[in-house]
Amino acid sequence: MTEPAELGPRKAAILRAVVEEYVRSGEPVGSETIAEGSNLGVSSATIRNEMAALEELGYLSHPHTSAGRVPTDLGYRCYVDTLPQGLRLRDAQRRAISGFFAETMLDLEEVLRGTTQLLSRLTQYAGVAVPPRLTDETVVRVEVIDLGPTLLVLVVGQHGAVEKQAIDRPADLTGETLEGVGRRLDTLRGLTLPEAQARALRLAGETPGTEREVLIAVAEALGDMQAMPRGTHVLIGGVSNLASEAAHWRRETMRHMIEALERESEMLMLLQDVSGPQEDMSVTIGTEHPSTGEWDASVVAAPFRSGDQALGTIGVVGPTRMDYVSVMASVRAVAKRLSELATELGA
Amino acid sequence: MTEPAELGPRKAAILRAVVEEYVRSGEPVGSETIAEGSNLGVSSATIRNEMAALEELGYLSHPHTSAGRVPTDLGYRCYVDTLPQGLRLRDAQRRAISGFFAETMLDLEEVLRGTTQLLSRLTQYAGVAVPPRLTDETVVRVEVIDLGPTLLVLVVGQHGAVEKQAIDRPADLTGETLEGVGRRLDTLRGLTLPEAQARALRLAGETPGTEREVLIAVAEALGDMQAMPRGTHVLIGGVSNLASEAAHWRRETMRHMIEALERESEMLMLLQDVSGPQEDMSVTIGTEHPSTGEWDASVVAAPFRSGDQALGTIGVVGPTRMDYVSVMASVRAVAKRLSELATELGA
DNA sequence: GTTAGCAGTCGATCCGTACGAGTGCTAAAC
DNA sequence: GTTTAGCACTCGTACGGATCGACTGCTAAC
Repeated sequence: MTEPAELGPRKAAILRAVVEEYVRSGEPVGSETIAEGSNLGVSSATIRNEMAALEELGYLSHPHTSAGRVPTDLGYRCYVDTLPQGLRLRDAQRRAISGFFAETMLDLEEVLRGTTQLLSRLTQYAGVAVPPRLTDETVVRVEVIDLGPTLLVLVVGQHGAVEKQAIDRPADLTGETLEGVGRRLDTLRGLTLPEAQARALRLAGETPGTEREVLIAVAEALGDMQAMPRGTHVLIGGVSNLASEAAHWRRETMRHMIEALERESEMLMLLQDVSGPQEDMSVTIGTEHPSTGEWDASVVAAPFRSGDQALGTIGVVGPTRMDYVSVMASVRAVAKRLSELATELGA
Repeated sequence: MTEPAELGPRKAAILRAVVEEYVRSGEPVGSETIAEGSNLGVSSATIRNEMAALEELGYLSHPHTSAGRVPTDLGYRCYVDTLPQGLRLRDAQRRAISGFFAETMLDLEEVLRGTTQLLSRLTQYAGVAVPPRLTDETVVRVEVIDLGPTLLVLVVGQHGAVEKQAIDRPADLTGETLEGVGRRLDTLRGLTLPEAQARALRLAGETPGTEREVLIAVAEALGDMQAMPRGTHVLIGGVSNLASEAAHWRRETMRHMIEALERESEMLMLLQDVSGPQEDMSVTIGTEHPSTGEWDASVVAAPFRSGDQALGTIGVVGPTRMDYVSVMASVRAVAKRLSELATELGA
C-alpha cells in the first residue's frame, strides 16, 4: 500500500534511525539525538521538519508535545520491509544455534521443544513452535490397544508424531476381534489421515459384528484428530523473558498476552494466519493482526520443511518494540537448521 | 514444631482473624479492624498487646512502625493447621466441578489438561498436574515402528500413557527382523518398566544379529524413559491468573515464578517433595520449600489415585497470601472426583 | 531547501507539608 | 493481674507548588 520508495531517501534514513534508536533506548527519540548519532549532514531543525512530515504520513507518533517521536506500527512495517537482506548473527548466537543442533536428537517434538527455548534465549522474547499436523502427513501405523475399560487408538505419522484417542470398548470384545481389526487397519499405512478415515469407514461397511463397531469408532477417532487440532499443541518457551523484558508494559497488557499464549487455539490461528503459504518468513506487527494488536506484540515466524514439504512453523513473540534485525536473523537461521535436521530425520 | 495449642484460644482467634482479613484486603491489618470485625469482646488495646506477643513468637510481622500486622509464613502455617475440617465450596464452584466431570473424557492426559484449567478457574491461581509416570505402571504394549531414517519405540502404559523415543535404525534392517523383534517384545506385556527393560536385555542376549542390536537399543530406550522423566511433563494452566492477581508482586518476583513454572524439572521436584506419601493433601507455604521461598508462593497439592494406587498429583500454585480455605476445598474436591474418574477409567 | 534561534509546552522531579493510620507505652479501672 | 482508655510518637503516603529540562514548532535569515 505504501511504498517506502515514495518516502525519499532522507526520510527513510531518518525513520530507520528513529526506529533503531527507540528500539535501543526504549525512550521517545528527539531530533537532536538523530542529528548527532546519524551521519546525515543536516541539522536538528531539518530533522524536525522531516519528522513532522513522517508523523503526518503516519510513520511516527508523539506521546505528548514535549517528547520525542516513537515509531507507529506502520513505521516499523516500513522499517522491516526496507531492511537489507544481509543479516548477520552475533558470534555468540551463532554458536548457541550450532551447539543446540549439534546435540543428537531423534524425536522431532523434543527438538521443537528445545527450539522454543533456543529462540527464547537468542532473542529474549518468547519462542513458539507448531509441530507438524498429522493431517498433512501420511499414516505409518494405526493401532488399537485394549486397556481394559477402554480402547486406545494410536496413530503414528511418518515423522514420528503420535496421536492417541480413547474410544469406548464394546462389552463383547474378544482378543480375536481386536486382532481382526488390527489386520484390517494395517492397510491404512501410507494414507493421509482423511484417506485413512474413509478407508476405515469402508472397511467397517464390509465387516460385520463387533469388529464393525470398533472400526466405526476408529474412523470417528481419525475424524476427530483432523477436526480438532488437539494433538497440535503449540509449544511455547521463555514466557518469563517477556515478563522481565516488558518492564514497561502495563500489567493488564501482560495478563492478556500470557492468556493469549495459553490459548493454544489463538496462537495456532495467529501463527497460521501469519505464515503465508509461499513466503520464507513473515513479520506481523501490532495492529496488523487483531490478536497481537491488543497487546502491542509482534510475531516473527518462519516455516520449517522436510525436503520441500512444509512441516510446521517456528517463531518469536515479543513487543512491537523489538530488535527486528536480530530476531529475524535468529528465526531465519534456526528455521534453516531445523529444516536441515528435519529433512535428515524424516526423509 | 510449634503446637498452636500453646498459643491460647484468644491468640489463635486473633491470628485467624488477621490472616483472614489480610487475605481479604491485601493490606496490613490494624488492631482496630480486628477489634471491630471479630466478636471477641475485647478492646483494640488488648488486641495490640496480643499482636505484639504474636509478633514476638514469629507469627506476625510488621512492614514498618505505623502499619498493621501481616502474617508470616509461620503464621499461615499455624492458621492452615488449625483449620476446621468442614470445608465448604461455593455453589458456583461445586457446579463448575460437576460440569467439568460430567463431560465424557476418555483420555487421562486430556482430563488432566482440563483439570489444570479447572483448578485455575476455581481458585484464580495457576493449576498444575503431574500425569502418572510410566515407571509406576505396567506396560501394555511395546512396539517398534520403522519410520525410514529412524526407528520409533512406542510404549503404552496400562492407563493409556504413551511414551515414545526414537532410536537409530541399523542399516541392514529388514521387515522380518522387525517382525521378530515385535514378537519378542510382545512378552513384555504386564511388566513394569524396569522389569521390561531387564527382559528386553535378556531377550537381546538370546538373540543374534541385527535383531539383537535393535533389542539392545530398545532396552536403552526403556531405560531412558525411567531415568529421565521426559514424558512426565508437568501440565500447567492459568498462569495468566497469576499475572493479574499478583498485582502487588514485584516484577522480578513474577519473572522468577513464571520461570520456575516453565522449568518442568523444578516443578516436578516441588510437587514430589510436597506430596508426602501417605498424606491426603499437603500445603507448602513460602519459605518452607526453597523453590517457593524465592517468590513468596504457596503450593496446595493432593494426589489422585486409581483404586488405591497413586497415579499422580494435582495442585494449585499461588501467592502465600491466598485463600487457603477455598483453595484447599477446591483441590480436595477435584482430587476426589478425579480419583473416581481415574478408577472408573483405568480399573 | 536549510539552518539558527527562540518562545512555548508539558511531563518528570524534587521538596516541604499535612495527614492519618497504627503502634507502644503508661496509668487508671475492673 | 488483666484490661482499657488515652496520648505521644512514628512513619509512610498523598498533595501542591516550584523548578527543570527535553522537545517541538515557528520564524527569519542564509
